[in-house]
Amino acid sequence: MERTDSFLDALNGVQLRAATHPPNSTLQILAGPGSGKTRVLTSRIAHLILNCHIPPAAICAVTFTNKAANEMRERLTKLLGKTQVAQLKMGTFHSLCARFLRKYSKLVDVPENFTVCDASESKKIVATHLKTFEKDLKAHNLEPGTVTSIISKAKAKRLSADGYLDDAKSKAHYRGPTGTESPPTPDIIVGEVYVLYEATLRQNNALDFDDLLVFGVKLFSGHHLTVGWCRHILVDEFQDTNVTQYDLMRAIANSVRCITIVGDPDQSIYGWRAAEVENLAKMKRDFPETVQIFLEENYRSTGAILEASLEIVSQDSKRIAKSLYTAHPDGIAPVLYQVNGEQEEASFIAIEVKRLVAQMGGAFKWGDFAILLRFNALSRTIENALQKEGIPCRILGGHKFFERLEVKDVLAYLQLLDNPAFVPALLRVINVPGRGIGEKTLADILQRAEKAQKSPLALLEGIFDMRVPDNKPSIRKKILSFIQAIRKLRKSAESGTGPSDLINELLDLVEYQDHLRKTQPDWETRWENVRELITFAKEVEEQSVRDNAALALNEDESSLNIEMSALRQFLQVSMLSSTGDNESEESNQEKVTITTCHSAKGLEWPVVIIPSVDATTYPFIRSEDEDEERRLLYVACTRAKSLLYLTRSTTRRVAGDTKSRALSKFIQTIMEKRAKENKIPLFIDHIPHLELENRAILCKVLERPEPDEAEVQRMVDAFTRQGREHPPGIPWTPPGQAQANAYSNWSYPQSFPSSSSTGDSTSVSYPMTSFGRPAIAQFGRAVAPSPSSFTPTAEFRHPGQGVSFSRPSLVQPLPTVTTVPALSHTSHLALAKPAPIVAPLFKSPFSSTTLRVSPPRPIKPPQVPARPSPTSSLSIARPASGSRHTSTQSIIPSKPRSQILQSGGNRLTAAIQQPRPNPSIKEPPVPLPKPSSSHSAPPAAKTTAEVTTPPPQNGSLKRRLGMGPRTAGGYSNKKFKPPTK
DNA sequence: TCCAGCATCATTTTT
DNA sequence: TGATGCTGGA
Ligand SMILES: Nc1ncnc2c1ncn2[C@@H]1O[C@H](COP(=O)(O)OP(=O)(O)OP(=O)(O)O)[C@@H](O)[C@H]1O
Repeated sequence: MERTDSFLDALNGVQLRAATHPPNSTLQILAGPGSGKTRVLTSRIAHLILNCHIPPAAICAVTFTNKAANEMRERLTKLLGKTQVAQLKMGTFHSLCARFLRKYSKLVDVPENFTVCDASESKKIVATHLKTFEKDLKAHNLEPGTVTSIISKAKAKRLSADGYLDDAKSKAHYRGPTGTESPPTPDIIVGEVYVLYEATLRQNNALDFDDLLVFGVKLFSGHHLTVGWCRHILVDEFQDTNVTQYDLMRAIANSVRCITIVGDPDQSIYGWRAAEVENLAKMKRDFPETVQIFLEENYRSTGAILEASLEIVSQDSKRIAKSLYTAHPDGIAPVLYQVNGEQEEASFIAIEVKRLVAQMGGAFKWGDFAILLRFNALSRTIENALQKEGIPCRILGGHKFFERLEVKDVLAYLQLLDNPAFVPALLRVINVPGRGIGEKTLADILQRAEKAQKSPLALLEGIFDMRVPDNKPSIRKKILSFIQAIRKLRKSAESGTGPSDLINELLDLVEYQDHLRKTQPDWETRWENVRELITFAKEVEEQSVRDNAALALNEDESSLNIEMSALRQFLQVSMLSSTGDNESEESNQEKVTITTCHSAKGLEWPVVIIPSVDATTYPFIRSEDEDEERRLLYVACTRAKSLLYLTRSTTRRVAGDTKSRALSKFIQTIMEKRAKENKIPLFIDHIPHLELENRAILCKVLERPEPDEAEVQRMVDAFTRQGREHPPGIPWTPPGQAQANAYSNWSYPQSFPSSSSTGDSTSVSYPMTSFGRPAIAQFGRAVAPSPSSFTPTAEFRHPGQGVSFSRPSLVQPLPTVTTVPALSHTSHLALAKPAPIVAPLFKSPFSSTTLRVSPPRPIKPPQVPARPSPTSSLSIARPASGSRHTSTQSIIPSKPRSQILQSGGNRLTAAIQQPRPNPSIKEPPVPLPKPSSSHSAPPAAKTTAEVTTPPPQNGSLKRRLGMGPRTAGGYSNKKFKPPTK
């Protein structure tokens, strides 16, 4: 390291060491979620360039998604400036390969105008070939989707079609007697289809997603000159790379052997796609000089969120224990909110989001919330609920927009211009708009083309030119307009017309709008999608002009600034990008994000909500790898900075009647474990109160200014006026206990009191706050409990299991009334003992030969000074998981009650452990802030309008997301037909 | 060739 | 519940 720059100042000791590790080496940075891996990677790139004077063009940075690449590019631009950043070889493995393959296509025998074949086209090709094996198929139940994914996995492992087939055959031989005519094994069929599929792709001059990598390896390992530029390669999310990607990395780093990877085995969630965590070990074997650095301080989440997350992932028996801790306060306990009914679950989410925004008095915006789903289809009810509450949302990830029928139609025309051999495109558009060409005619054409060894399009052009005889029922008349259109467009494209203008021309030529109007009931929306595609095309054109401008100054041999037609560039980007890749638009910051757990990887939000945490979803019922599912939930939970909610419905509706559904075992297990150990539950079962002190903590963790009290009041008033009530929550109870009676026997003092003793779990007869929840003290978790405050004495018999438990006798006697303001370090400083700083365990989690870097400095001053009190006095360092003696603190707030009540506005008292609620507390002693008289008679309409007005989702959003009124996941609704064709 | 209507099935994750 | 696939008639 030659000098320290400001961007290095933002790193802690270990991070700094990782970022400035000597460039001529191989380095693994292994660390848990939120430990700053991405930040380190970014800083390291800047360091390599600014301090080690490695030219940016000599650096290859690989990210997992385009979105991640864009974000990194943005951050680096601030440090390095546009010109430097533009020279970096940065992107996903796929996009990098695609760019290099364009440049060096000839070296690997690929025509430079190859088309990237998307997944659905791949599947169609596979399906066609599968049909050949129909007879055998019945026995084996092989579906196109399955076969496609097998082929994809084979490619990810660099197993060629011939190799696969040979393997399958030799295995079959092994099993069956030789020479007999035994039916082919499923493996052999897959192998045969694989061979045919490959042949088809080559014939069509197409590469599928996996081919980009396979051919990339071929290119880089066979032609060293193509990677001569590389002086350092950095790979993010390394735990989710597959064999082919590993080989790519090695090939690119071939001569220099300078590699930096970052990853976290606990976050490997793409095993289903043939990702290999093993690559970590493999790299150590291949590069024995590899140094490992571990980051163990989490900067993202509160202690409570981190603890619950670690508890989840620790259930994996094969996992190597690791240390991860945070200096943040414990904060508010994660919430497990269970309701009866999926609609109710969705509406709970919507209402709670609204409540939080109101109670935080503007410190939270819609953009601070993320709803993370196991699969896209779950978004439906939630979107509806959000819409009903007037909450704007956006759906992130996926390829939905480009899967729309109308978008695919247009793209197919363009693909055909660029690559006339690409049959899938021809098949899609030859009868769009309807030209009376059906299956029969088409089959005929294909067959003739096959015989003539020509592409079908070439054949059609031959017929058009009357160089080739027409068919019996003339096709020439039918294809007349089609060929004319294609030729016209081709001419335009050749003369340099950009994609957006080409699309416009195309729309005119084939009267596409008319076609939509005639064939689609929702043609208007679809037409808007087409317009949106034009906008997208324009953006791509402009972007590439900018890129070229930035690169023009520094022309070098290795530049990826290759001459690629704008059309080709546009098509490539369309195939490789997904929604929200480069959306830094302001408007999207103001929307609740809905996305899958998978696409949430690497991202973070102040508030994360994970719906459907039930037994059929986590682990997903059809998944093969339970541990991976658990990790997925872990990844999802660790996206949260300050608040985490898990929700689920106790029932689901299946074909009319309702069936009950259990809680996810990942959660059930740890809840039971905690109950047995008599520790504070990791999840609370009611909504947290956000009075003054909790707000302060949230703001501190998020490094935001605290909201103005008057504003809080105003927003809460407005919310209250809407009268939105949360659907009643069903408390979690240990097994063997009747739900409703749970708390008459089971006494977690901090638990939500039983709803009633009647046994009817749905009738909540508790004093309700305006928020529809009983007023309950939020138990503090912030103060590191000093072991001495924990006095395990009282024996407690668990009625369901007849097991004895020792229960901490915290607040005697039970039933208890507790008055504890939630988790404020600041308020407790006077009372709480200085928290013991527990050094993290420094067992090497990964390998004994590992270089271990000294324990992290636990404290870093916040970048935005939030409060005068230094973080140090607030921080707790503690070992990551378990082992913490928990006890509800018996600390009584130091402030007089009235003061607290005034300041927070919420009632802080009353957690009652009685079979029946005490009538005397039916009315909360201190009501929630009501529309106070001082504010009374405001232009109510206005205020309410501000919060309630459901800004009707505008078309643009829907379009971008590829949704109509209905949504992602599956195009429901008669109006929205799937883009099938 | 196209479309309406009926039967069936079953809810994954993505570059 | 809602989407997808198949069939038979125009
Ligand atoms: N030294 C630091 N000081 C303050 N904040 C930090 C520091 N390092 C990282 N952070 C913050 O912590 C958060 C997580 O960082 P980052 O996304 O880089 O972590 P990560 O290890 O990549 O996480 P994940 O594995 O979950 O993707 C970010 O908000 C980042 O700004």
